[in-house]
Parts: sequence; C-alpha cells; structure tokens
Amino acid sequence: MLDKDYKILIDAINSIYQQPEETAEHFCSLFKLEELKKGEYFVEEGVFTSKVAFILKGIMRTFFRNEDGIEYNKTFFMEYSFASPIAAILQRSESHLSFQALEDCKFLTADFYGIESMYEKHRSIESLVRIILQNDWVIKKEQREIRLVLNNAEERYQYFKKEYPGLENRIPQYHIASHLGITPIQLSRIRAKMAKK
Amino acid sequence: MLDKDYKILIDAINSIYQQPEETAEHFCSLFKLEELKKGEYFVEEGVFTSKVAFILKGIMRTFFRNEDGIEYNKTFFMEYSFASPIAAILQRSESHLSFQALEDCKFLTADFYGIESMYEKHRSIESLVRIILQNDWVIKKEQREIRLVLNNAEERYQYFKKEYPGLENRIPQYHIASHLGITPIQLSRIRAKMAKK
DNA sequence: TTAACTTCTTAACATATGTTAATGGTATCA
DNA sequence: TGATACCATTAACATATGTTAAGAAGTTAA
Repeated sequence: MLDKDYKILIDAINSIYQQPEETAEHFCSLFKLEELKKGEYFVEEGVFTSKVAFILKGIMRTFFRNEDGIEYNKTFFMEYSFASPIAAILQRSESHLSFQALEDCKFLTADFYGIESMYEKHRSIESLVRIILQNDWVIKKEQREIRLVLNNAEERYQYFKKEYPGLENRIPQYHIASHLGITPIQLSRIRAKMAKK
Repeated sequence: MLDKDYKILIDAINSIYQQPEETAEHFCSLFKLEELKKGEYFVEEGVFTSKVAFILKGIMRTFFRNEDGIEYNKTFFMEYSFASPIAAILQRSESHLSFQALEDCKFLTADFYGIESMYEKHRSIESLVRIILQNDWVIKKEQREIRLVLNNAEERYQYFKKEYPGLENRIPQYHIASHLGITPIQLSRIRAKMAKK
C-alpha cells in the first residue's frame, strides 16, 4: 500500500505532527485516489458532504457566490495541501462554498467522519487535525481579515504572491482579482505599475 | 449564589444549549464579578491569558494594532455576550488582540481551562462551548470575510447597525469607521448621504 | 466662566477602484 | 487554415475613498 502517492501523504502529515508508523498507515488506508478534469467540481454549493482531499497534482479553488452571482475566491489549494468544506462538515450543515478544479487534478480523498473515528485509538490523529484546523482557520483567517481591512490591493497582491508561490502563472488573472476583492482591470493596473518600478 | 447576575448568565447559556440545573450552577460558580472603568483593558496585546468575560453592563471592543500603530476594531461586545481572546487560548499562545472597555463595564469572568475541565463530567458544557465557538468564529468570521470583499462601505455600515443594535449611539464614530475599514471622514460622508434619502 | 480637549462634519484636492468599451494576443476547434 | 472563444491590457470616464485642513459643537477641567 505504500506506493509513491501514499508516501507523499505520510510525509505531509508527519511534518505537521509526527505519527506512529501504524497510525500513519491506518490513516492513509482511509484515502483513495481520484481525479478531476479542469473545471469539474469536487464539492458543489448546497450539498451535504464530508469529503476531504489531499492534492497530489493540480489546483483547486473554493469560492462563494453571492445573490447577484458574483464570485469571491476564498482560498486556492495547490499540491500537498488539504481541501475540504470543513466548516460545513463540523456544523453538520450543507456547504455554501464550492470547490472546483482549476487544472486537471489528481488527489487522495477520504471521509472526514472516518478520520474522526480514529481519534479514540489514535490521539495523534486528533492532534494532527486540530493543528491543521487551527493553522488554516483560526490563524490564517484572522490574519486575512486584518489584511482585507488594513492593506490596500497592491499590498494584498504582494502577499498573495508570497502565500501561493508560482500560482500567479498557473491560473487566470481574474481568479486572482476575485481573491483580492478587486476587478481584473484594477489588478492589471497594479501589475503595470509594479512592472515599472 | 443565584443572585440576579448569575441568573442572567444561566438564562444566557440555557438559551444557547439547555443545561441540567446542577451543571449550570457548577458552571456559574467558576465566574466572579469584576469591573472596568472606561478605557481600561480586560486583555492587553502580547500577554498569555485564559480569561473569559460575560458582559453584564457596558461595552468592550477587541482590536488589532499593526506595525504602523493603526488600529482595526475586530469585534464589539455588548451586554450578555462572551468576550475572550479565545483564538490565543486554544493555541496556547499570547494574544495579539487587545480587549478594552469603551464604557464602564460590569462583567462575570472565569478561567477557560476551568471551564474545559468540566467537559468530562458535563458533556453539555462541551457542547455549549462548541456551539458558541462555531457561531462566533466559523460562521460569523466566514461571513464577515465575504462582506469585506463583496460589499462596499455603505452596505457594511448598514449591516453593522443590524448586527449591533443601538451601538452606533453609544461609541464614537471613529471606532465604527475602524471596524468598517474606512476613515471617520468617509463614514461621515456615508451618514450624510443616507440621511438625505 | 474660560480654556483645553474631544468628536463630528465639511471642503478641497489626490488617489484608488469600478464600469464600459475597444484592442490585440493566444488557445482551441472545426 | 480560419474562425471562434477566452483572456489581458489600456483608455476614458465615474464613483469611492484617503489626506489635510478648518471649523463647529459638546465635554471636561482649571
């Protein structure tokens, strides 16, 4: 069972919170390989789901669509990151976010409740999940809220390039603009201004 | 021990998640009454603390100060709400947010770890805390992030008045402006524009 | 009471961003 | 190959917001 893809997953979780070998193998056994073509959805808005994805190749975005149909790209997921509508899962509610492949994607996927059921016998998995949630949710969200209020669009773009290295060359500019909370036209102006310096 | 103040706290927690009478009394016994004068701090940036406050009278704000000293008012707390640097507590880290009284405050305060230690024997307290955290953090934060990106300042001000009824007449306008991510001048323009309609 | 202080408002000007439209480049596909 | 769709850029104009400065009204303190 320890083929190349699972080895990547094991390395990823061990670098977050070191796991006993048997625990790591049990954890990995919950995952199976899946693929999505560019444009296809991992999770669609309005559904109940408990899926978690660990991305091996490709890019996903998660976005919110308001009543006027305007989209806001909340987060991007690149190789070796976990993507999941975890807020909805924890609340036992439907997801109001969609998850979509922006490139052809290859990923490992598992059911979150299956992971939760490991907690009792494998406390290190509970710690792993808690650390991931605290990092992704509490810390990143809090800092993103502050940046949205205190930084202008150019500063937010600079931060985006640090947070997602290389991503600006893999996805359309309008997806980046939507993440920054500006129009593609304004992002183009900012890029032109930065190129001059 | 069931004086008027504790009765308010018991009613508040029961309306969130109904508790057995003995559990509610045990929970309340963890709290003691405190006061702060306007301008004084409940929590200061940079400290380790595990305090939780239930506000009986007055207003607090929690704010972030960036490297240039510019403040961002993240949340306001009015009567019968819980105020706490809970993100820092859960991460066992120092708070990078400050909590300050904007009016003379009377509140009940407890140690969060004391509350946590009730979980084993009183699962309904664990549920209570989980619900409060999910509401305040997950849902409210997610929706606030979306509003910051998709709504303009006038819409955010309209929302502020719904979220904090009456608060606009109890605190200075510049605190509201800081919460909305704009200058007091711009807020004054928005108010003038809305008054005309 | 007067003086100092705080808060809110308004004006004038500068900058940032949105909207609409046109253009050119590139990829895709029949 | 040619046609079409998609995407980024730029221009021109409108709106939103920031900055600086001034003044008015209310509050606090000497």
